[in-house]
Amino acid sequence: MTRPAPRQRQRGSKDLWLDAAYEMLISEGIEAVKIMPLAKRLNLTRTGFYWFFKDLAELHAAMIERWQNRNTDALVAQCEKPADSLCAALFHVMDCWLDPALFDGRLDLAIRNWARNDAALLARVTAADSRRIEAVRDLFLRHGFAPEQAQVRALTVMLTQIGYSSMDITEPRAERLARVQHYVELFAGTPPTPDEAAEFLARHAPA
Amino acid sequence: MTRPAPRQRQRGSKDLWLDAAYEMLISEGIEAVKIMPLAKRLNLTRTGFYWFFKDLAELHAAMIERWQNRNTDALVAQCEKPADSLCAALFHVMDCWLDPALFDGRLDLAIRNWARNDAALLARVTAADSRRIEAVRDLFLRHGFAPEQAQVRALTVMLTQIGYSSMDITEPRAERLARVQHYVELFAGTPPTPDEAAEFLARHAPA
DNA sequence: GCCACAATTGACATATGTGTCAAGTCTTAT
DNA sequence: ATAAGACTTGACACATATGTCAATTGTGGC
Repeated sequence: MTRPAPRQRQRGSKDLWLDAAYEMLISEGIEAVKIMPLAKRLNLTRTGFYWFFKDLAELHAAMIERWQNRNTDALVAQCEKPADSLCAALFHVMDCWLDPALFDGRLDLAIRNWARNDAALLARVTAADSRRIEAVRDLFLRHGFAPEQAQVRALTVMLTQIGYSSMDITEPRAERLARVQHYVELFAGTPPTPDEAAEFLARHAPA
Repeated sequence: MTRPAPRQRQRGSKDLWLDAAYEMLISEGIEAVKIMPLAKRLNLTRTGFYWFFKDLAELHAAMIERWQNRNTDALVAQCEKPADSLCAALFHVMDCWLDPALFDGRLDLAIRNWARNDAALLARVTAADSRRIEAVRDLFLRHGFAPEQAQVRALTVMLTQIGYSSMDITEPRAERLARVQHYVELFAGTPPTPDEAAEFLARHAPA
């Protein structure tokens, strides 16, 4: 057994601190991610932090690393899923609205706000935005839209998603589920067929 | 003359501090609105602050007061402007995108982020959001949309606006101006007439 | 049983922020 | 010229944050 079982003694861990930092980031913003409050919440001594991280900056870097290519990759993948029609394709994108595993809106918003006063992070966010918009735009292009309309529609889809997080809209799941069809109709310019809508609804039926 | 001219001696003033606080809020968030940095920026002594404000909380209150009923009132007014067609009405709403006097997106975003950890402010922001969405929804209703579509379209218009600020999109003015027509087409479901587009463009022609 | 090492701890040094107060300095009205 | 009032200032007391370090405490391997 080269891998010894974790010792009881160990109370902290890199992941423990990271998880707490994430909760803080999401609920109160990066400004609230401080070592002392984190330690208090974890019931650990503040200085234990330094065993796992060199300093605050290293914690921050680890947080960005974890966000990077998570929301973005999933979204791009949804855009590229094969689909028989524009509405079906858009429903794939809408999946991101409903499945936190595909897209964590609160995390995305928190990172975005953080980037507002961190130039290096801003560059990464901007790059991620470009990838996302491009993926959605290509989806519209594949379905016959003119470049200008494809661009505007892609932007609107992304903007709506960001706006949702930013406005902190928390309608009941059933209501949001029902509303998605209307969003698809708006973005596509034509309503989805009943079959397409049913397929979407079935994907998100309670397990 | 009951109103004496301002004295030379006076270097600070309530408005001076408030303006600086606003700049800070917009560029770095409420967390950065602190008395010491403000004083440094103003080249004033930190303690002078207390002559004009009881404490930080009072400054915060004054800032909220100033935001309140500024962005929201202007937006609602634009929605209620008489218009001959849906597209013309939407162009009125789009005016807010282009005229900072009507709607300050950066301020709105900063207030929104601030509200994320201030329950009292959150209530005011939520109330403002409701007024705004209602105004846009009524616009769509007046032009014959079904309630569900009117609601979704109103939400999308607002969400797009919020998202724009949040994503910090800074396309050249000419490009944005051109793009607005495509947004109107998307939101309305039909393209605007050349006349309508021309009228909008004329409104925003360089003075 | 005891050693080595992983992990924790408390004390120290330092920075930045808030808020109070008594003393000082201009400016204007008399 | 001088007193009143408007505004500014520096010193003090305190709170919260970061980061370093030497000393200590458990745990598993021998």
